[in-house]
Amino acid sequence: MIRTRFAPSPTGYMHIGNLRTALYEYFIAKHGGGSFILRIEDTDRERYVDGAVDIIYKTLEIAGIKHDEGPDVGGNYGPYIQSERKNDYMKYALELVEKGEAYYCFCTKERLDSLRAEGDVGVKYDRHCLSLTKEEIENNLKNNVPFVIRQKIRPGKTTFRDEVYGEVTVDNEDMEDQILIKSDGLPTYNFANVIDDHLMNITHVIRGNEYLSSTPKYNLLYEAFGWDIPTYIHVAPVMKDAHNKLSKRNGDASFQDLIEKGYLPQAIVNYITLLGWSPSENKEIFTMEELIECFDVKGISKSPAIFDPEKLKWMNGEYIKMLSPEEFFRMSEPVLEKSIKTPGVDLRSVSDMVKTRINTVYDIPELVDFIDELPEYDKSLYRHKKMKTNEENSLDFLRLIIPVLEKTPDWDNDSLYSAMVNTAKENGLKNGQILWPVRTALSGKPATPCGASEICVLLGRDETLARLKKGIEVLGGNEIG
RNA sequence: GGCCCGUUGGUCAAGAGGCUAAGACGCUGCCCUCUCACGGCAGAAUCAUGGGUUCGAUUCCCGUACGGGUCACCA
Repeated sequence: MIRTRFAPSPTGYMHIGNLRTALYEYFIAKHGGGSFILRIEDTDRERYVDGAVDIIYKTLEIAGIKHDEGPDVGGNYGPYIQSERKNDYMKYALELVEKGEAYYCFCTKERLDSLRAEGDVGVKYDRHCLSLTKEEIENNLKNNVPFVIRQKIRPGKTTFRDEVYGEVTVDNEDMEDQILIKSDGLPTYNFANVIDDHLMNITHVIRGNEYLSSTPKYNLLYEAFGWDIPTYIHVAPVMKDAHNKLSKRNGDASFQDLIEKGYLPQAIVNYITLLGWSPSENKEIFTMEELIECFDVKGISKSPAIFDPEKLKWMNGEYIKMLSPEEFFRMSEPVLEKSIKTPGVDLRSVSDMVKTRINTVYDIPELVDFIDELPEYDKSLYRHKKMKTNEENSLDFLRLIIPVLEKTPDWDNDSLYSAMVNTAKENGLKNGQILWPVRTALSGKPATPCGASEICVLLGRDETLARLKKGIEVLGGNEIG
C-alpha cells in the first residue's frame, strides 16, 4: 500500500513548486491505489501565519487534490499537525541515546561559534561532548544545564537510491553530528521529518532535491532505529529563470495569484505537472483522472524547469476552447457586463465570439471596447492591400453601402451580410471592398472578434448608420448628418 | 572552499550506442476566412566542451566549463 504525504509549512501562500510536489505525491499515491496524506509542519512558530492552514486546504480543494488523511479529515496515523506530536520526538531521541546512536551536548552557542573562524563554512562540530563521562552528563542534567541531542554519525560510507537520481554515495566524514533535539526540547526538521514519516507509515517520500544532500543523514537515522527506509523521489525545482527559483518572495505568481488572473485550476495543474515530468505518450492535455492513470516516476526530470507564462496562457486558452458555450458564458458574463455598458447588446453572442480569441477572460475587455464607444482612429486604417481599399475608394464604398443598409428591412446577420455582398457584386467590387470599410468604420480598430455584418447586429441600426457617416467624415467626406 | 546533483532548439521536452534527433509553446510564411482569432500546412532553431572506449557516440567513461543544491539549536 503506497502512502505519500504533502508536508507544507503554514507560511501563508502556496508556491507553484510546492503545489507541483503535492500533485506528484497525489498522482503517485493514487496511481498505485494508495493514500495521500496532508501533514502540517508548524514547528517554526516564527514563520507561522494565521489562516495559512486554510489556504492550504483551499488550494488543494481548488486544484482537485483530495487528501485521505489530514488534520481536518482525520485518519489512523495522527496527529497530522507536527506541533501536536511534540512529546514523541524526545522519546525517540532518548531511545537513540540509549542505543549509543546519539548523545547529549551541553556546548554553548559561544563555544560553537568559536569553533569556526569568521565566515567559515563547513566546519563540523568537534564532538567535544561525545567524550563526557556518565557522571558529568548526569550532573549537568541534574543542574538543568541546557542541552541538545546530537546524532552520532558513524564512520563509513552511506549509499542511498533515489528513483530519479539513481544511486548516491556520500562519505560519512562529510556529515556533521547534527542536532536532533534543540535546547527548547523541540525537534529539528531533520529529525521530526524522519519520525513523522515513519510513524505515519509513509512509503514514498517525494520532495525537492535540496534534500538530496541530507538524505544520507536520514538513512543513518532510519538504520539506527532499525526502521524501513522509504522510497525516495527527489524532484528538481521550478525556476523563474536560469538562476532563480520561482518564489513569492521574488514577486512571482502563487497559485492563488494565477487563479485571480483568470487561469483555470485544471489548466494550471496540467501545465505545472508537465514542468519536470513528461508522459510516455506524446500528449499534453490531461484530465486529473488521466494524470493519475499515466503518471510514472520514470518521466520525472533531473534538471530544473523554467516556468513559461506564455505556454501557460496557451494552455489556458485550450481549456477555454474545450468549455461548452454555456460554461464559458458563465465565466465570461461578469467580465462582459463590466466592459459592455451599452444596453441591448447580446452578451451571450459576444461571449461566443470571443471564446476562441482569448487566453483568459481578462483578455476580453480590449476586444470589445469598441462596442460602447467608437475609438478615435486614423483614416489610414481604411487602407488594406488585400481588400484593395484605400482612403479614397473607401469613401465611395461607404457612400454606396449606407443607403442599402438604411433600406435593409431585416436587421439580422444573414440579411445584412447578403445585402453587403450583393451590393459588391452588383457594382463589380470584391466583397472586401464593402466589408472592410464597413468593419473599419464601425469599430475603428484593425481587428475585431467578429465581422462587419455581426458588428451591425451588435450595434443596432441607428448606431451602425451613425458610425458609417462618421466614417465618411473621417475620410474627409464632410457629410455630417 | 568540501561534498552532492545537473547541462538536448529561446522555453517545456522525447530519444539511452547506428534515426533526416519526436512533439508542444513562442516565432516566420502559406491556406482557410466578412478583419482578427480558431483550424490546416510548411519553415527557421538544439545534443555545453575536451579527451577516451567503440567500426560508430547526443547516448558509456574521465576531465573541463557553466549552473544549482548543501554544509544552522530554519524548514
